[in-house]
Amino acid sequence: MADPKYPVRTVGRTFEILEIIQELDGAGVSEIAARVDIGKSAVHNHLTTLENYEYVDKDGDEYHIGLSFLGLGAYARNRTPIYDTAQSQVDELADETGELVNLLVEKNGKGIYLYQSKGENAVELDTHEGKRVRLHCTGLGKAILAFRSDETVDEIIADQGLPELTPQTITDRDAFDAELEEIRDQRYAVDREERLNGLRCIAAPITDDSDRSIAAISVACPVHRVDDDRFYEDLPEAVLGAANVIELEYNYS
Amino acid sequence: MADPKYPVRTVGRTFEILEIIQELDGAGVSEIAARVDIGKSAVHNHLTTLENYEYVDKDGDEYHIGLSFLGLGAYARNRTPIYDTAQSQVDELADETGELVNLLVEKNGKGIYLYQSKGENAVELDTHEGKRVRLHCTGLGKAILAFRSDETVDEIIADQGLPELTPQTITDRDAFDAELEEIRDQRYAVDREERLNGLRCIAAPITDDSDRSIAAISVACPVHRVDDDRFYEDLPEAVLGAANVIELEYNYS
DNA sequence: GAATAGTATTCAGTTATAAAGAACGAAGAG
DNA sequence: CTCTTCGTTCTTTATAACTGAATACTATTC
Repeated sequence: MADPKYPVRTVGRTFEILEIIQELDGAGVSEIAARVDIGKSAVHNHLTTLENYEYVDKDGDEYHIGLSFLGLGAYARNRTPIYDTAQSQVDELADETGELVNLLVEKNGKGIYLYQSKGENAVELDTHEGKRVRLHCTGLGKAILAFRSDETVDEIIADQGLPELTPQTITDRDAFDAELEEIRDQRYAVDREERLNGLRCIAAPITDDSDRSIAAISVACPVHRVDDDRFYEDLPEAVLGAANVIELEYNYS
Repeated sequence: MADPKYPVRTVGRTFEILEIIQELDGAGVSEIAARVDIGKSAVHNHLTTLENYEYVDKDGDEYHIGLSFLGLGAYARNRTPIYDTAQSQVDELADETGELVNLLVEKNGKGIYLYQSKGENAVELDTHEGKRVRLHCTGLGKAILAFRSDETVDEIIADQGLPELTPQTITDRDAFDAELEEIRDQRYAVDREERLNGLRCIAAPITDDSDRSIAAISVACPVHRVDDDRFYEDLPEAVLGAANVIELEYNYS
């Protein structure tokens, strides 16, 4: 995390280029060179090298992210202890509710979607596996923070702040602490359009045997389709049930 | 594919290091330096830079592949056109059969597992999403090759050969061509322990509207548990059914 | 069909930088 | 307590990455 004493600039540039390609959904040499601080011949050299290693695909004059990253990504995910036990439960919950179900873990103060399963009526969202999100504005993130030490929460908020993403985002520190307290009480978190207008979620933490969160699981659904009864009654029960099964399997087997 | 005229060596080294970390399932500086042709201080510089960009995690003195790759990997997978339509069918087939179901695509003459779904009794294997395999020794690979032009098959075999992985692997070119012919006839391929002893599969190609394969789907099961009746009667039907649904959705919607 | 305006590539020169290698510090084994 | 072993720091140097201009494509427009 701390700045490296002797950074290898080329490594940084390589990943900058890759992230630009992803962001632009495919890009050419000049397009990339305009965004990264090196000339286009240098960018060209990077890209042909990456292509040689099969980490990017060349399609005409456009370069794209290669499937080789799936190997590294899936490997990293499989190494994450909770993934193995949680996956089938996430699938089942998606089946049961018909909605979009997410599994999130925390890394360096941010959330990373580890797995996602789409029920029959699942909303189409900007989230995808591997995506990073701020913790304070999602049900998942709040559920995770509620079951971490006060010091950890302090650190993360000091680092990340409480930026407003929608009018409903909690941006006040005291209000946020009260929210975490409530989540600890009821053992699940509610996201009332705090990250995205029109979207709300019910999320539950998955904790280890000392009640520290290691992940969170959520059901996300559009405000207009799912009424309050179902949202506030049925979903919490379903989500808590799934979280519980995962915890049991994870901690006692 | 052709060697780059002006390669950026550092890019290659970076991915060599990452692949070593993956292979060793986590590694320290000296361990990596021993395998890559640079000194340990240089390796150290690489690793701290990668850590800074969150592409590796440091755990004590061991470095591990970071979850950030999941973002790139999942993105690349989502960009693959067949993935979206095939995923739910793969899941369903896994549910139905209780076995391990795989989806493979071809890239540069090799196969890449795009998606995998575990049924209730699924075998535990060395395959995982993103893994590369040779095409000639799996049902999936043979199904894909059977629905490509002769020239393409020639090129790929010239490039990759027909190396023997088990006593059952087809290593003779003429026998391989006959096998492809048979697959074209019955529209599914059988892997009789050709890649891994004790494992056999039924695989069907997924073709576009001009009957060129774009992927293949398979059910894999252990020889000792699944008897011939089920293997040669029930499974082909199930796999062909799933492939058919995917083709319909993919080509006509 | 020529001209033009975008691209991607190539290439030689320059300079920034990645790597070597030795030294230091910390941690663990015998 | 000494002897390894490993990670980290630091300087020096050779190298390899980048610049910037030239060239080669390719598509579009007149």
